[in-house]
Amino acid sequence: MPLPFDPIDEARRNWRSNRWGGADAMAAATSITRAHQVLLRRIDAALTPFGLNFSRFEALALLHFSRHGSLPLGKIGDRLQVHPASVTNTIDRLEADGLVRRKLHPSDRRTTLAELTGRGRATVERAAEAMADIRFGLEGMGRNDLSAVTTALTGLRREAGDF
Amino acid sequence: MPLPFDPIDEARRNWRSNRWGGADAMAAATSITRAHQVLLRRIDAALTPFGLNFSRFEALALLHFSRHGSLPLGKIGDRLQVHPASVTNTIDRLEADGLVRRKLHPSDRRTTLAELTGRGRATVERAAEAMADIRFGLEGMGRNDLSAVTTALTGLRREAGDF
DNA sequence: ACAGACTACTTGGATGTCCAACTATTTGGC
DNA sequence: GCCAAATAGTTGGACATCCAAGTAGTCTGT
Repeated sequence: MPLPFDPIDEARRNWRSNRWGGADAMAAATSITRAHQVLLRRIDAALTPFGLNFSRFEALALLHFSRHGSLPLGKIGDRLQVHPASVTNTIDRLEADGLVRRKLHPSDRRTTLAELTGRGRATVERAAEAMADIRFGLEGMGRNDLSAVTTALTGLRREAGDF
Repeated sequence: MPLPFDPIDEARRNWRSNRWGGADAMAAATSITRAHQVLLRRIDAALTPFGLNFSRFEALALLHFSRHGSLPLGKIGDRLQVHPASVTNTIDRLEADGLVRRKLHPSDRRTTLAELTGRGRATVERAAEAMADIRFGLEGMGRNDLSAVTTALTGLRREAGDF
């Protein structure tokens, strides 16, 4: 049941008529929030057949890109910008499904490596195809909009200290 | 510790060199995900002093904009695009804090109204100021980037059936 | 060589979101 | 009128995320 009007536009009008500041930032923030919600739902739905969610897929893809198919858990957290506890949880799940195995780091015994298994590698490749098929949930957006979003958000990510 | 490179750019390169499709969509989706994460953290931090999080703030703002300061829970869920169970939870919390009260709908006894209390109204007004002060976590983005994002995501929201 | 600071990961607890199932009420068709 | 279908909200369970605290191992300065 679509609303008969754009709820974010409506919110911006209300915001302004209340003399509240930052209406444009509000609209952008709300748009991002909503876009994220739509995206995540579509992506997770496409990954369900593989027993994955977006986080687990991202971790597998990262391992796939790495030279030896293995990375320290901490490095995974850095790259994906998630809390160490979340990495533990993600890898637990992947390990339970046999897509990844934990290994000791050869020289630093504090460090745990996550290593892709054969099944993990096969799974991530099929899942990546599925992601491409649904264009990561962004099928409704044209090439220009895609790059506009990516570009416009780069400044935010840099300013947040990502890189 | 910022990374010495843009992780999303890096991911796009890896994606392409693996001949995986949809690299641009991947970059946009990942950017949105990360932006959402940054945003939510900043917004929630700014709302903590008021005992609010973003969801609760949005609900209060919606009530504030409504004619009588009250709305059926279902309507709140429609507007904020969240599951009915989440609305129940959000309103529970606001009610426990005395910012909102539940009322029976005058003519439909299935329906519950959430109504802003005096404290709720005062709180949302102060919180809105705080949100404006941090520009909804988007301080790093210029006016042009803000409107670029909002515009580029409008198509996605429409296509997702929002309006 | 060793104490203290730091790093890597895990665990337990709190929160928030969704889904499925349930209760209560209203609406529509016959 | 009445029964089936639809609607509104709540509850319990599954999951994901974070934080704070704990354990184990490494590094640094003297």
